Amino acid sequence: MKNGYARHTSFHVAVDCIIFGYDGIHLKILLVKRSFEPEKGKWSLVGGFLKDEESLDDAAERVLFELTGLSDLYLEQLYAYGDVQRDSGGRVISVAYFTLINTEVFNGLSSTKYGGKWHDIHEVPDLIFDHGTMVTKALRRLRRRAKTQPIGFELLPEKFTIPQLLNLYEAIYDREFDKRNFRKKILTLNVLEKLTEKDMKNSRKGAFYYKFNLDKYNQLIINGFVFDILSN
Amino acid sequence: MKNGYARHTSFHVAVDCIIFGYDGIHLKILLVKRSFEPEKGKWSLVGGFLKDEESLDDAAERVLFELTGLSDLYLEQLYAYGDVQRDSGGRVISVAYFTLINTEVFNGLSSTKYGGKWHDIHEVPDLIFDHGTMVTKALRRLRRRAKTQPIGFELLPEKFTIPQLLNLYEAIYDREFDKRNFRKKILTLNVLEKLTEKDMKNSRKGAFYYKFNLDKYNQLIINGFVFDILSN
DNA sequence: CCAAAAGTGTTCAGCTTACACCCATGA
DNA sequence: TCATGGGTGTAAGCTGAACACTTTTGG
Repeated sequence: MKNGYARHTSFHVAVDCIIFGYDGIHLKILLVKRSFEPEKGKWSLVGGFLKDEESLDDAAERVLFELTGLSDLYLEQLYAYGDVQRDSGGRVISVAYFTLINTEVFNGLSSTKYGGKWHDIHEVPDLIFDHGTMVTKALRRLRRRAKTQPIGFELLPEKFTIPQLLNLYEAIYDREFDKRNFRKKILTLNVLEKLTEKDMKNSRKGAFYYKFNLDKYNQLIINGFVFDILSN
Repeated sequence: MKNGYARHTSFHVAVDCIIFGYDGIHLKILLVKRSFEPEKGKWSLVGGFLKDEESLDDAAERVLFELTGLSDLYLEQLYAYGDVQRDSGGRVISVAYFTLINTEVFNGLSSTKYGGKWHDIHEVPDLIFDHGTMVTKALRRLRRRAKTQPIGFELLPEKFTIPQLLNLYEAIYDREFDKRNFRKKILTLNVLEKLTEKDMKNSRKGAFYYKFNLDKYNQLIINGFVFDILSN
């Protein structure tokens, strides 16, 4: 494509991804050791430079695919970072994205070939540049989303039990919820489908599996519905 | 600054600003007729290219200052747009910002020397590129913000009456609110300071002026408070 | 039969909503 | 004195929050 704006300065543009995962107990993020200078060897978000013929979203998808082999993940743009001195290797505009990886896939990835490592959200090491800021913002965004959208389901396997879902919400918000109120609230939403099968791994009695019914959810959204778990 | 990333592609980066204003009756946005090709003469958001030694925020501030002569405006980053074909003049990554201009200043600007023109939010003309999408997103963001932050005050003069504030909220949300409940809710927040002076312009009885008390507001924020006007 | 997690209902408080009349003033 | 917008209070319904015991089953 010819570019009529050639007299203006050009900039390197990158994407950085905050990858949230859930191992069934704790909320985690996936970090890598940076493989090139500057700051080589330090912990970093997964990132990469934008290429000619790809959109920002494409770039984020590509970067995620290169690291994890996964596509079709939940992917949401977080914020664009553009401070002049934010990257000590040169001027780079970075657009941060966040994504969610569910437990099953998560376990397959526990040791990724690219040196990715999962870190508990409470034990995030010092990160290069402004990546720490990005993580903080991503966590806030995740909490906001989980309040009003069924985003939490992205972090769970297709079939999950109510206690598992409760546990996930407790991990995301780092607090406890009353299980009776939680169950009541989530079930009144009418977006969960109870299966006949039980999970017998976590208790003697067993807990019924549920799955998320996207059709019902979309129906609610169309009718101007707000999905509001929480408060209690 | 030397740049160790030189082997990667560079891109033009721009900022575009959605400028909301309030004339005392309607919610408006400020648009300009584009002064260069392509799409010269069409309605457009105010924008400009990012320069070497400025951050994205700096660029947005500069663009706003160049158009309006104003600085220290409320300014919030909205979203980064990066589709390959979004700009027919060449590949440009655009970071959108939105800002709010209060009535008094607004009136001084009704006819800006740069050909800016205020458009009622209900009568936004076709805009170039993806600017229409940006406006839609900005309006959603404004509505979200106005719910939980005292952002609406940015659109009013320093002294304002409760009926004026009500009117503004009705303009933002494009619906009516019950004036008794609105007054009750806003006053229980304890962030408004009643003045002894009355506005006699809009009624015979006159309406008391209030002003926003930022100290009280900050105090509430620190204590984990959520500013929630609305619902009714 | 016991340990351990799953599952279930009710009550109270506070907030949201709906709603109608009097007040002050300038013309 | 009257027209106009400003200002006020209350009752009903709903939602959120707190809270304790029974059920199931494998070991």
